[in-house]
Amino acid sequence: MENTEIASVFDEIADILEIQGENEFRVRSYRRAARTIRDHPRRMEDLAAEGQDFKKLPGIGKSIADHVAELLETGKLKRLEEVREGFPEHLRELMKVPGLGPKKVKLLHEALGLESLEDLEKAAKEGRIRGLEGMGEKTEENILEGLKTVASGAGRTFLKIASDRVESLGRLLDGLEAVKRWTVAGSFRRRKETVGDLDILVEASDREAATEGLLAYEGVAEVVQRGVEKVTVRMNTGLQVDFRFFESSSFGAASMYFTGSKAHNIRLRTIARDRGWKINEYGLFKGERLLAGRTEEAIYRRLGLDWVPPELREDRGEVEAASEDALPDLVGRDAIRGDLHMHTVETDGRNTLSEMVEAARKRGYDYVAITDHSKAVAVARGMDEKRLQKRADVIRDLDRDVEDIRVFPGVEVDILKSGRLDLDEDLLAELDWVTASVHSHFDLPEKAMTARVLSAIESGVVHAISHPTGREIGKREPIALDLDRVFEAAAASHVCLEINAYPNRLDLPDIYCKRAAEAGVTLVICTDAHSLAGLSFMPYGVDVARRGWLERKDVLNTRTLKQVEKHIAKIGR
DNA sequence: GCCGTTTTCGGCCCGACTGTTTTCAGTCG
Repeated sequence: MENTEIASVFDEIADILEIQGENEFRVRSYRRAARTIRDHPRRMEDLAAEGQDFKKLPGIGKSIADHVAELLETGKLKRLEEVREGFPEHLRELMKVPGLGPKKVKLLHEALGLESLEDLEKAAKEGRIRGLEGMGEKTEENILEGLKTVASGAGRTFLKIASDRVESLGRLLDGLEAVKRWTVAGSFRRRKETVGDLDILVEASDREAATEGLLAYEGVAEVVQRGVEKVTVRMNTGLQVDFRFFESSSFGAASMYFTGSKAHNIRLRTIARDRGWKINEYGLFKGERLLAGRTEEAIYRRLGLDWVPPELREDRGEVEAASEDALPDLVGRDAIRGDLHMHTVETDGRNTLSEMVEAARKRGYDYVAITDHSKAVAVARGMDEKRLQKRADVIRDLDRDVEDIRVFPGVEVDILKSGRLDLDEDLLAELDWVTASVHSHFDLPEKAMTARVLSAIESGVVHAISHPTGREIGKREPIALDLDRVFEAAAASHVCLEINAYPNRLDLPDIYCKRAAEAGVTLVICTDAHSLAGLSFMPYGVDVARRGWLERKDVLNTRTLKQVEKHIAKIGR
């Protein structure tokens, strides 16, 4: 059983208990445990096999540890069946409607017998909700609006899409006279792979004028709320944007507070509370007295912590590290010296070899690898041996002609269902950079899939494994892999694992990066560009690496050409 | 339900906005 499945069981229990009005702290415990398990880089199943104690995990005590064990052993959980008893199957879904929380859902269920989103819509349209305590006409309208939001599937937005929006909003904000300073906080600043909304902090000389300016932005579809401190709008894309106003004396506190994550903030507040202080979005306070607030650094310092890079603020050990002066020196965007995975018109790329190389050279890269597809990827017109050989010669010729950049002849070779590579290994051995990928038979069971990938790693002709889990965010689940064995084998064979920077892949995902590096794996961040524009995805790959605690030394393509060639030379039969 | 370098019991993060009230509960982040 996968961690996500276990986590969703606890989330369901939390939802049901919450609607039933159970003790909120108990509810919170289930949610915390769900999060711990969902974010854990190793499977509970594997920890159990090693005899590890779940109770050592944060937020997991005797009761939930027993639940996890029961789920792993039987695939079921009595506790879940108990709480489900007599509870309408779809009632939880009502909580997805913005504005509806557990209390209102409970009331709607008890007073009107609602059990599903369909029931809710009908009741709202028929005006049956307005009579209930604390609910009026406006509530009904909001519910109908909220139902549209739910139906539109306006879930999370890819970081890349959000970045484009921020860029556009930034131009507006920069042009508003009433805006003195602005910054984006939230999961966007933490560089999460997807964001739920945008949190933009604004220091304004005139809030009213600034608000008027913001609301004139062409992308605004709806003003959700408008107050003195906060303005919330929904964009025509469905993305929600919160603008919050702050004075410069509390701007640091605000950026800290709204960057989160929630779990990180709770840790900080707990530290403050233990010292008899209070921390909120306006600052760190001792009674009424402001101890710090203007900058994040000052607040962390007063709490006895080093400043924590936003990407690490997930309560995954960064608070402890910050208190021991042990935070990693994260790899920077400007540390990248080359890109080792890209396509050209030879297969499914949109630009020619020379166009891609020239664009890479302009980016200041010292080296690139050209890695078009192998024949198994028929839709991409993948290359057979003959074409690849010719192609490699063309690339070598270009490499001789072009200055300031080394061009490695390479290939993205498919790992076939059997684990064999899609091209002759003698030919592959002649190439400078071979990255191997799973592009088919995504549903093999774990044992077979792991053997398949291990076979590629141990082939002696492969330098890297591309997009190791194969997941596509919100679309395709990761393949079933024993990642620990993959890490171990990759480390032993000096085979790199890729962090694919494609905005909907971002694979290897952040939670596994740290563990891979600890296992001795060298990672390589690549764009998998299929066009000139695709080369610009690199920063999103670096974001993943940073969220995965990686330092410069952990990433191959931060190294000099010489060092990379030395690493490449380690692969060979 | 979890947690503990004052605690095995009694806490558990904090504030803004909305819609309903007429002083506040619910929701959200």
